[in-house]
Amino acid sequence: MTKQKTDAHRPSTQRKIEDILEAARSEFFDCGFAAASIEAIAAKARVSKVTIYNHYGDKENLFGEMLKSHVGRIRNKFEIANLEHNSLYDILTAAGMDMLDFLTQDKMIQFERMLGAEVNRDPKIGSFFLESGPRYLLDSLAKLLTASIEKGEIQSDDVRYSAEMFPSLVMGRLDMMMRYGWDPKLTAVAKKDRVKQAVDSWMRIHQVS
Amino acid sequence: MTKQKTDAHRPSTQRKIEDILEAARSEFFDCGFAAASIEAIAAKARVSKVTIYNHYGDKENLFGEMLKSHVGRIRNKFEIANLEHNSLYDILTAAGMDMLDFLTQDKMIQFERMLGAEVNRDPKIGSFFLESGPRYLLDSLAKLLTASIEKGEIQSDDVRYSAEMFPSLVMGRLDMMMRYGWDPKLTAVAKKDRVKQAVDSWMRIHQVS
DNA sequence: ACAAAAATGAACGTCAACGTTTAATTTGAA
DNA sequence: TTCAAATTAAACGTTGACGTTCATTTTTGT
Repeated sequence: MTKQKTDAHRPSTQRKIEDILEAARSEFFDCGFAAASIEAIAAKARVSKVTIYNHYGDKENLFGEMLKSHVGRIRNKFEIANLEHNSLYDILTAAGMDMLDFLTQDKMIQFERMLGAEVNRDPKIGSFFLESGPRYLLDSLAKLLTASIEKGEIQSDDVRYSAEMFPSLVMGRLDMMMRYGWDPKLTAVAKKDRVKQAVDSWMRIHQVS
Repeated sequence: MTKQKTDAHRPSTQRKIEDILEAARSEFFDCGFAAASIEAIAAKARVSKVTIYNHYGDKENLFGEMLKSHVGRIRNKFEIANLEHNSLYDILTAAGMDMLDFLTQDKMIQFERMLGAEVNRDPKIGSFFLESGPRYLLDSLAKLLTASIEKGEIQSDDVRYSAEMFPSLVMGRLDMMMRYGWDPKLTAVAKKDRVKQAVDSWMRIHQVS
């Protein structure tokens, strides 16, 4: 009755597993969970449907594994430097650019379009993403801000809110508008301007008075 | 071949039409377009499936009509007062409270969860919503700010960006976190605090120096 | 009360997708 | 080269949903 453990040592198997995940990503992002078809994924990965079922069991599990592998990459994107070697201003500017670049990618917009819808089906999916992505970033940022406050560089009544404010200023309603199809046509210059605006505003709000 | 125009003058017909739209809203919000079932909608509205097909033709059209009626209500929610009788600070505070209340409703969160996913299926859905909702609000706000700048009360290099910044400060990443299942447990006091924080910050950024 | 319009339930055909089975083929480590 | 493990194509049973048809019943204006 139970499934045999597959032997994943073969190179072709390894490659197929990656192909399947990438095909699943593309199909799920395009169609959402319900409308995505396993057969289409198999075709995209140039793999037999049975191979997918052997590796991933069923549609739900395939979706979960796809999500896990995708979110893993997000998490590694945001490492916030420390204050030893850089000014707060420079750290925020660099982090803001990374954030803007990353979150305005087509792939990322598509990802958020799809993910929201799946939260109804399985709420755990949502908190899993929150923990591995935005929360992780917010915690790092809050730590950094606390250090900076102790050094007397800035002031804040509410570190948590101050940390949340930073991404808010950088992204604004941009991600929402893009999720609904708006194309902001962001050039490199426009991005730099936006981040500078955000950092300047944030610093102005938190300057020591 | 063509469908007979139905006689919508009957009271029961009128009521059924509303029931169907409400049931459709609930079902589409819960499941998304693909996974929603006409039969379930019929059951929820306590109406025969045939009645739905008589009034709305097919699933796509039903979805469109449901959307139209829902977005209509959103648009009416946001009216921004003028500067004649109120201070900018008070107008922003009132508008901020309205915004926060409206956008953190369960129904609204659910709406955004679902709508994003459907933009892939039909991009027009997205811009239709943008025009009737957020754009409308941003335009009103920009007009208000322009008037206030001319009176010398505030300063801004970029009115558009300043207008966008206000909802960003009020909502922050709140809507995103809620979309992924986080419950902020917002009390009335917490809401007022948040709005005050946002308005104060916004005014500080735009104060005449 | 009557007749036309509307709504109903039940059954139907069609289709697409899930997930399984099987027999034949390919792959790759020893 | 050999042989077990992995992969494949093809067919299958099943389920659920769209959208239709039709005979019957309910609603409602006059």
